[in-house]
This record gives sequence, C-alpha cells and structure tokens, in this order.
Amino acid sequence: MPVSKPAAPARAVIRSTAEFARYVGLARTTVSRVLNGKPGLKPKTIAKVQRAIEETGFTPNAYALHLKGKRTATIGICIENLLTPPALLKLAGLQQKLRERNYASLIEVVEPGGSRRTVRHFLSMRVDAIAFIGHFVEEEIAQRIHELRTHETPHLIIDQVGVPGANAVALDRADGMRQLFAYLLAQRHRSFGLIGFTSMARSVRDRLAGITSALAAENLTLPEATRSLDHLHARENDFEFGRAVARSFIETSSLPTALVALNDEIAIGALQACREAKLEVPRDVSVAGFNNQDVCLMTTPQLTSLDQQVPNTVDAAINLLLPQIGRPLRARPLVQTISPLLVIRESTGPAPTLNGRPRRPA
Amino acid sequence: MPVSKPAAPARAVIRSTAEFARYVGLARTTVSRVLNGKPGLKPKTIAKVQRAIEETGFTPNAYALHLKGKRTATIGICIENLLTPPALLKLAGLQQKLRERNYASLIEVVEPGGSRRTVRHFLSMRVDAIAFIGHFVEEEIAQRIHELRTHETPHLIIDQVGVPGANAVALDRADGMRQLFAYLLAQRHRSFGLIGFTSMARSVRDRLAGITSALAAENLTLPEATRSLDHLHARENDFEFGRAVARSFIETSSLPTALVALNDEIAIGALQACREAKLEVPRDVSVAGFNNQDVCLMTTPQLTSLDQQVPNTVDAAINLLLPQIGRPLRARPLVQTISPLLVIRESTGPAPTLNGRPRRPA
DNA sequence: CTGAAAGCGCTTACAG
DNA sequence: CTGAAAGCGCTTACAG
Repeated sequence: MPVSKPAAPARAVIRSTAEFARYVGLARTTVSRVLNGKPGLKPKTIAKVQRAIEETGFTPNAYALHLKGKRTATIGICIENLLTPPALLKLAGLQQKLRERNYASLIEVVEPGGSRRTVRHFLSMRVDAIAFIGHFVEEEIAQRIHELRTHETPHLIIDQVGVPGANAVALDRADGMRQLFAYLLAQRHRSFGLIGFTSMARSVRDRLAGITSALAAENLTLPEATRSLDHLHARENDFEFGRAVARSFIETSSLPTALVALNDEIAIGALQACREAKLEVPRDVSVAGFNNQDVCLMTTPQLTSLDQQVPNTVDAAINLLLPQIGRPLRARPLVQTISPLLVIRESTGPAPTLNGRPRRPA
Repeated sequence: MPVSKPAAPARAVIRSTAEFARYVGLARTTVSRVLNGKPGLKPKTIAKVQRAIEETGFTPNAYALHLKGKRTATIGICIENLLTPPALLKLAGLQQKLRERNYASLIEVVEPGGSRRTVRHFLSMRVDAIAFIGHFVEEEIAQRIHELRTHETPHLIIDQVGVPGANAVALDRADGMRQLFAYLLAQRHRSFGLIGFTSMARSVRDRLAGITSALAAENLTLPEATRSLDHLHARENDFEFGRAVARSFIETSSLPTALVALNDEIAIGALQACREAKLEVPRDVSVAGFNNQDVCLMTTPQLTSLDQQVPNTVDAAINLLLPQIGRPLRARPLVQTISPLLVIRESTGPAPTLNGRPRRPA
C-alpha cells in the first residue's frame, strides 16, 4: 500500500511554531500572540489554537524563548554527595518552595573537586542563581563563589559558614550546644562525654565553642568538664560508633553523667550500649543527640535532640536568594543564622547523685 | 569623575561568543572551533582561548547550542510530594547515575493534579526522557503516559505498576510478602496480625496477593490466618499507629504469633507496644517491617524487614530509560520487576508454642 | 488577522 | 586563520 503524499498533520509530532501554525491554519505571528496571551484576538481564534494545543500537546521550545530574552527562571542547586537526612529535607523543601514561585530547579550532586564542572553547566544554562547545600572543601567552594561574583550570578550557601565573601544561611550550632549544655548544667550535670566531636571541621569547632561558652557560665572549662574516647574506635557506621564509644565510657571507672553525641545515630548507638550494660537512661546517665530526626520519637526512651528547624532554613534561603535576582550584586555578603530548637525528651534528666540513686546497677 | 568610553573588557561579564571573540581578539568562528575541539588550530590559538576562558569564566549559552541541534542531554524527573526515605534514595541514586553519564536532571516535586504542568515544562525544555518516581493518581499518570507516547518522548515509571501502556520498574511487593510469609510459616507461625494493610492501593493489593500465595502453600487462607485491627485507630503518624494497633492486638485474648507491618515505622511502633506490655520479641511475638531503613539496625531487637534493593531499582531504571533515547518508540511497554531481599534479624523467630514458653507474662 | 523581517547566541559549511 | 552568511525556533514591531 504505497503512500505518496507526506503524512497529513494527523500523527506527526509538532516541534515548532511554524509547524504548529500550519497545523492550525494561522500565521505564526498569530499563534505566537495567542500563546503569549496578547490582546486583540478573536475569541474564535484563541479557541482554535487552544484546541490544537490539546490535540497535539505542542509546547514552545524553551530554548528559543530564552534566546529571545525570556528569563530562564531556573535555579541551580548543588548538593554535596553526603546525602544526610537533614540535607535531603532541605533540598526537597527548597525545590518545593522554588516551584511554588515558578522557578525550575536544576539539581546536581557534587563530589569533592566536581563543583567547577557543575557550576559551569549551571552558568551555561543561564540559571538565575545558584544554591549550594552541604559542606564543601572550603578552598574549592571559595573559588566557586569568587567566580560567581565576577559572573554577577547570585549565590547562597546553605549549611556551611566561614566561606569568605559568601552569602550563607546556616544553623547556629554553637547556639544549639549552648542551649543543650545550659539545660544539662541546670540539671546538675558536671561531667560530659562527647561522642563524635573529634574533627577539625568548622561545624565541630563551632559546637565546641558553644559548649565552652555554656560551661564558662558555670565557671567550668572544656578540659575539666568534658572527655572524649573517640580515638578508641573507627567511625564507619555512626550507630555502631556511638555504641562502641559509649561502651568504652561505661567500662571506664568514672562514667560521665551525660553523653552528648554529634548526631542522632550516634546517640541511638549510645542508648543501645546503655541498655546492654543495664544502665537506665536518664536515671543513670543522660544521652542527647543532634538533628531531631524522626527516629528520636521511636527510641526508648525518646531521645533529646536539637532540631535543625529545616523550614526556617528553607524560608531564609528563599528570602536571601530570590531577591538577589535581577538586582546589582551586593558588595557585602548576606549571612543569616538559624537557631536550633532544643527538644527535651525522655533521654535526659537530672544528674545522678553519688550518694543518692546508684550510678551502676548493683 | 566622568568616564566617556565604555568600560574596557576588564570587568564586564561576557555573555556571548561575539563578545568573547572580541575579548580574545579572534574571529567568532575560530573561537567556536576551539570551544568544540575542532582540528586544524594552532596550539597558540587554543592556549589563548583557554586562558581567556579562565579569565572570564565564559560559558557558551546552552540554549543557543541546543537551537543549533545539540542534544539537551537532560532528563526530567517527576517525584510525588510524599517524599518517603526510599523514594528520596531512588531520586538521589538516579540523579547520580545520570550525572555520571553526562545527563542533567530537571527535578520537580508534583502534587496530585500537577503532573500536566510539570510534563509540559519538561517538554518545553526538550528533555530526552521523563522519569516518574512514586505513586500517582492512576488516571492522571495514565493520561501523561499517553501524551508522552504521542509526543514520542521516552518515559519510565519507577515504583508504580499497573499503569496501562507504561514502561515501569517496580518492586515486586507480592514476592516480598511471599518470601516473608514462607519464612514465618516455616517458623511455625499460623496466625498473623497485619498492620496498615487496609487500602485499595494497588501496592497493598499486590502484597495481599503475595501473602495469599504463601499461605496457600500451607493450605491456609487469608481470612483464616490473618487479622487486622486497622479500623480501630486513625493513621496519622505511622509509628504511633503501629503502636496503637499492636496494643489493640495485645489487649485481645488471642494475640497473633506474628505482627507484620506495612513499613518499618509501623513495625517499630509495634515493637514499642510489645516492650510496654512486657512482651519479649521474638519469644512472645514476632514483628516484621518493610523497607529495611537504617533504623532497623538501631532497634532492640533489630528489625526483620524487606529491603527495596534501591541500587538494583536505579540500575534497572537507567537501563530501561536511556536506551530508549534517540530510538523509535517501542510499541510494547517495558516492565521490569525488582525482588525485595528478606533481611532476617532479631525481631522474628519461631512461633511460641502454647504448651511451651508462656505467651503472656505471668 | 497576515506576512515579511530582524535578531537572540550559537555552529557550520564556504570562500578567501 | 578570517569573515560573511545561513539557519535553529522563537517574539516583536511594522506595514498591510
């Protein structure tokens, strides 16, 4: 069954206004006007075009639109490859808020050393702004920020502080630790086991600074009030690490009255070690985590933790990032800080007294 | 200090090959050749251009490139707004694999009723293919798939089965339940409490089918071997729901020997209810979850669960999606099924015997 | 409402 | 290596 003529408009996929105009039987110009809601068109023409869109599913080529000057309305989001639950929550929240404001998100997971390629891709896509989520190699991200400045492309770093010249919104980890320690000190705790705080990362140093300041209010110092046994165990799996370090603390002759963990997984490991040693939490020892993940409600006892206030972070990110678009670059970086919320649950309580309830099971 | 001449190339942001060529002092054509690695260029010219790229950070406009026929190398990913941990893992895994293959990801979170707008946006961005992650309203997604077919744009649905004409990769939930029940039956369990299986969703029906088939192998039927008390409690928070329903089972005169939960959160709630009732798991009752989330390792006892095998799912997705690109659309949909992996941990064991160890604490 | 034309930023023959 | 030109898919005055 030979067919001579090219297929009628029936099934061919339409990929340009030219083809589409031919299909509807109108001039390209007219079609373009309808597509862009310009005034001065017959209702009948509009209806005809609309029907044709339904029939063909035609969408104008965004690439041509942008060449003609339309904003891309796209934000590049660069997220580090360590995808922790809080980081994913921020990513999801940011994406959703951007979408509500009619911005598309171009998302790339970046490994150390890979940010240059990603940023160049984002720039070639003429994104309106770029957000970074996570903790990056400081030198590397500082270089990216510098490039973006000379490019006059707005940026925002979420979670990492201390990058010179960078706009940032970050959790005030020092304040979080200050809150937690002020509370524990008020509960008469004086000896603290820190689990997982051994690192030169800025975020850990900030936390130690917060602890120091809370201790200072009681005339205590970090060396006299806190101890670490991190060096005794490798940190591969946070839960197992917390369990192992806590076990080491328990085997010690002088168990601190409170174990403070870098994150919830480590804290849950510590809870487990306590249970295995038949120590009752918080009667015998208090345990606190960080991040306030959903699991904190599922442990026995429920875990005291610091909430990252992700919705606040996302809101701040939107408010810092979007107003930069289309305006001259600010000379001074914008930095906003989010205070964590201390969520006190069952795993922390008054410090055990030596002559009161027993520290160790009989 | 009036300035008469326009600023020298010094600080102006360069946004086109024309400006850039002027900056380097070469013809646009030559610059384009260097940018695209064409042969027949003096090393000196290449070096000059490369240096200028370093200096200016110039990136060619991707929109113009594509207009000239370059592939967008972009995949649209549509994810439902119920961002469960496994769904996020799939999103992150897919994004990472695509990136390794030099595809960019355009990601949008979609609410019920919102898929049309998202797909139209993706199409206007001339994506090479579209992936859907999650469970969508069947009628709505069926409509999208139909549109994509007429558009000759490849698609893949991850996690949802039963959409007519759709390419899909999905977890074989029936097989998962079959595995779990075969194991529990071998452990002499004969009475099962199902928690959270009350739903007309296809994924739940599939699971019940799997249970039915495992029971049939022992000449048992769903009505005689399983019970549900879902109707007694509202399901707002899965953990609390699991706890409440399990408590109701415990208060019953005939506690099943195994509680099987729809997901890990519900199972952890059930574990909690058991602990509160001083029932020992698995001595007095076995408990199993679904998804094998990280928390399964953090509970006491550690939770038996079914692993979604996310890496397998992601690999299958890549292998189903990418080969479709640039080829004529296949007439028959591609459907691939991933078998969950039963991970047996401490929360399940032999069924208690009535005349052996006590079912309830004395 | 139509049609011809210019131009967005690129690449790619083509003729020097 | 250069330069002029065409064309990708659009929008937007401009003249009918």
